[in-house]
Amino acid sequence: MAIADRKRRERQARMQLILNAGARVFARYGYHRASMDLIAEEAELGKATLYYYYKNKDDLLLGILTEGIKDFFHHLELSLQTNKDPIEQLKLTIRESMLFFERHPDYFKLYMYLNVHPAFRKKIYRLMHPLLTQKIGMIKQIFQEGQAQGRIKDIPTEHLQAIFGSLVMGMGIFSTGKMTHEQLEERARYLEQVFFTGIVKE
Amino acid sequence: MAIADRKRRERQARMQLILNAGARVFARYGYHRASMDLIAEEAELGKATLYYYYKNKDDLLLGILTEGIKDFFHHLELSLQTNKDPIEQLKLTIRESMLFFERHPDYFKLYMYLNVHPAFRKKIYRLMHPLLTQKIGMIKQIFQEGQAQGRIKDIPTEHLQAIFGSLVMGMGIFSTGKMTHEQLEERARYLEQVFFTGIVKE
Amino acid sequence: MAIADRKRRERQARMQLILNAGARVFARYGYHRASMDLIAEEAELGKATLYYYYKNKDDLLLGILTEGIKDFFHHLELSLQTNKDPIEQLKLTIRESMLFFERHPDYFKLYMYLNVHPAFRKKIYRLMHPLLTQKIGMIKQIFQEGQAQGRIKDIPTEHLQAIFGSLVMGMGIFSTGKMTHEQLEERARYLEQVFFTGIVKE
Amino acid sequence: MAIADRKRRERQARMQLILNAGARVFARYGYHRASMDLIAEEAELGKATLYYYYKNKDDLLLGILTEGIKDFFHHLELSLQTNKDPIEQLKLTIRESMLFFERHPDYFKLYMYLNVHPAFRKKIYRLMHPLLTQKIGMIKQIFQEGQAQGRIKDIPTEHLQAIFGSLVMGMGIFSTGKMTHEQLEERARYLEQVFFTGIVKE
DNA sequence: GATGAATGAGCTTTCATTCAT
DNA sequence: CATGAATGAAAGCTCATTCAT
Repeated sequence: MAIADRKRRERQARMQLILNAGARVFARYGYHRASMDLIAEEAELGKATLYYYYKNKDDLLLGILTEGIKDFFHHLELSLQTNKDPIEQLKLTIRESMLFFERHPDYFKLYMYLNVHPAFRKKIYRLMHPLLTQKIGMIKQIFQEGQAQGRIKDIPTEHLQAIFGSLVMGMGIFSTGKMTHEQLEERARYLEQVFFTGIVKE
Repeated sequence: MAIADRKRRERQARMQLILNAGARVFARYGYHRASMDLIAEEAELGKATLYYYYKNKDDLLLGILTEGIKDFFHHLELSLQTNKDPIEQLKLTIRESMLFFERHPDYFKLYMYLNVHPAFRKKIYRLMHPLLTQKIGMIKQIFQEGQAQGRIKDIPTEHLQAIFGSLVMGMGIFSTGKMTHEQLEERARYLEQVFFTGIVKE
Repeated sequence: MAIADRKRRERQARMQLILNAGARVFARYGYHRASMDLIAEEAELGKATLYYYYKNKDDLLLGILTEGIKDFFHHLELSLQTNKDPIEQLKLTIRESMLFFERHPDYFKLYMYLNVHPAFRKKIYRLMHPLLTQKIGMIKQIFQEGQAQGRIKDIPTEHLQAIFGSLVMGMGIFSTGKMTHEQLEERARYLEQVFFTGIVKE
Repeated sequence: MAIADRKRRERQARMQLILNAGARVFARYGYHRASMDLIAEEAELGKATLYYYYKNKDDLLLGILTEGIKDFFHHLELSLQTNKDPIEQLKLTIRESMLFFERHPDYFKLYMYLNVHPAFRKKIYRLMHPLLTQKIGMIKQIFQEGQAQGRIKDIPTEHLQAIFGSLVMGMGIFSTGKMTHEQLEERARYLEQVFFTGIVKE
């Protein structure tokens, strides 16, 4: 079955090629101005070829988004395995989030763009929430573990999560890709400091 | 000059009417699916009339956004005059932000939609940054005052502001308009607690 | 309200103009090869203008078909008022049908084309059957009247109608628009003869 | 030459397989929505394989139509050999036609679809008329024989044929495949009665 | 022989914008 | 002032056909 294998690999490679081209074009022009023509040109493929691999424009975009989310959680999970202390794990989560925004400033934009777009909200939630909720549960457990150890204040976890999420996602809004890695690291440190001990002296 | 005055007032009223109709339609359909036809219909005006008051679709949209920002800062300034303590003023800012999201869940969506949209970013910054920087400077002063009083940690203000901004804007991402006013208040209290004293015990 | 009246008349005229252009193009190229571009060109209008008056291609086609049916029954009803004898009325129906095929060889083609096209069948039936059944009932009454007078054989009316309909519609299949009016008249006479007294001697 | 024979038989079988799949898909979706992809899938063959056996889509369709016509005349000829009386032969023709519509409701649809389709008309006539005229001549002879025997009225045969054809084809228009065999038989009997002796009493 | 992959050409539809009245 | 009517330009998508393997 060597042939079938090669075929499958080639198919995967093509899809990845299209995904990357798509990501670039979507990021550059935004969803609506990113025409399939432009993506095809960027991928150096015929337009119809895109449709051979992806059912339609939305499908392609969802492929890109899913890919990004998977990438993020993949890195995060690897990272979380290096340290089991809940406080440290939250720091790692912040760090990984910001690194992700650095690596893929575009993915966040697209996610927001669509999350905000009424017509897509439903579709996105349907397709990505299964993925998200599973992973988010992971973070919930970290908070619970921290509270169980008596090291994190007894704030209801749904609020904790929403606040943590806002903070992390909120950073994405301002991530223009114009910061150096050092500036990012510095901001991440301050962010940790604020989140863990607040801004008020004493 | 009574006639000219009335004319101006009527013109203002018409523009406001269009602005409101536009806001509703943009929020309901997103920028691209919100056609000028739909907005005209919602405003109960002829389509060409929109063009009489606004140069083009983008111009109308920017009108809506500017209007929202103004509304926000108007409320915020009123609020900040009631208490001169910097910590309290930050709390008021958080409170007002969340109230704004409650009042206008749509404005935030639109802002994100466009902030994320490469083609608009420049235009938005050009038109709204004068407005924004002035007002944001106000918040910077609050942080500086707090640090001068020795009550806020000596975190560089640009980071403080970015973190504060992220937190506040981040809440907007999750403001679906589905929360009750009480839930919102509760979340705001926890948010203050976290921002001022952190999540870590002791 | 003279202005509103004129507007309405102009609108009607435009729609008629498009309808006629559409009918010509549909007839010349068939439904699928008749592109909206071609129709627009034939109507000497911008393509988007067609969409200003008709929701979509199907809508335009249905307009054409409905128009044809109405035209047919309009002539038929006028004709039937000239003679109340059932046998004569059937003859008039045959005559009018064939004249209709002569006047509009295209309408029949289109009707068949779509009637035969699975995707349209439902839509056509939904939109045109109300119109058709009402009119067909008229013909049923003629048969019943003829039977009541003891001049038409007691064949169940549903079969009578189906046979009569087949015969009439069947003529449409062969109406290529290549016959002269005289040939048509001649064929109509023979058709009546066959339908009323059969082909068998004695 | 056994090998060549087997090859030819296998080729025939493959072509038949494709023809059947095509007929099903064409009938289900109509000509234009019946894509080669769908037909290939229905035939459980690769799409390119279809092109190995048929030059193009039209060629395949003509294959299907020709096949149907052949099938019809094959049955008809067998039937006509059982009785040499012209009147009876006409009855047999009606009977066989209706049975054909019952067996292959799809073939008629396709035939009409294309007969009506200007682009195909020429091609169809060129390819199928040789077949048709030969067979239609057969029916002409029956009428002439009937007239020679003094049993059929002296209506010019071209009109007789057109009327007979209209009647028979017209039944096809209404053959939705929803009638039971019994209802069909009943209608056939009434049809004969009308065609031979008319609907008028006395 | 058989086929998956690729694509050019073409289609319907949408919509911001203009303009004559 | 107000607007209905008109449209150019562009987008998403489909599909018959070809070709390298």
